[in-house]
Amino acid sequence: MGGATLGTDRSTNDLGRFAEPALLILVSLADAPKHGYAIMTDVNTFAASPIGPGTLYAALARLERRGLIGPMGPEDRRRPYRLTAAGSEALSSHLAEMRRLVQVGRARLGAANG
Amino acid sequence: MGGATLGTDRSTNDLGRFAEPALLILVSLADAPKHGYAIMTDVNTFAASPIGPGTLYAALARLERRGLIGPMGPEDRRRPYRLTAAGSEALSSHLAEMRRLVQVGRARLGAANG
DNA sequence: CGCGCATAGTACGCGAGACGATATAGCGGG
DNA sequence: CCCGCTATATCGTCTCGCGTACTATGCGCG
Repeated sequence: MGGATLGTDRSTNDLGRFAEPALLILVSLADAPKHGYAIMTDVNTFAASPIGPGTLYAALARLERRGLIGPMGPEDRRRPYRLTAAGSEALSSHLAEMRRLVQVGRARLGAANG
Repeated sequence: MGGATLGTDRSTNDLGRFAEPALLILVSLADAPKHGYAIMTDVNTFAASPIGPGTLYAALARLERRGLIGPMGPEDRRRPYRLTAAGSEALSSHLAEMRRLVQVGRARLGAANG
């Protein structure tokens, strides 16, 4: 996907495109800092579709590049990440917008069907 | 994006990826049938980021190909679309999952920040 | 001790698709 | 007369989602 020329501009305050995997990662890190593999298994508990390593680590790199998550001191083989202030802000506002959209959608579906 | 080999398999019951523009289109059509341009202006009223023609008509073609929307008799220059039964089902379940995810995310953010 | 398994991350290639730009075309207003 | 709005279509590009395969390590088992 990726909107050609604007990826760099929007990426600072917004999630990438709409970014499903990125969203799941942020939600996973909202709880507490985790390393990649832990995020993967955690996401698989609350998300419908499992997320593979190809998706996960690429998305992690993007999120770090955008400053929404930050690395912590590596322990053993693990490379833990934490939400940055910008990251939790972005997550919060994204969740709020999702909630609004869900409300609009349900209202419209309800109005049409009953 | 597009998950390599499985794009064709999942696309029948699920939205493309999670598909931000596709979702917005389905929400717009949940109200009443509309033609492309009307969808574009309508979406721009309730969505944060405006949706351009390139995104819109490509997404419409995909949604039609997947049987989530269907064409109605063309009026004048307009080509109206309506939600199919599969489309409103897909929208409904997608909204439900979004709602669940929003709840999880807000709970985790809340637990961490206070 | 070697086998398999869980953990942990890396590397890679494919193709979907989001998006801006541009083309086309009719119609009403200044 | 040309501009802007309505309305749709198409092209090119670049991001990125995803599966897959691979490397590496520590652990228990027979």
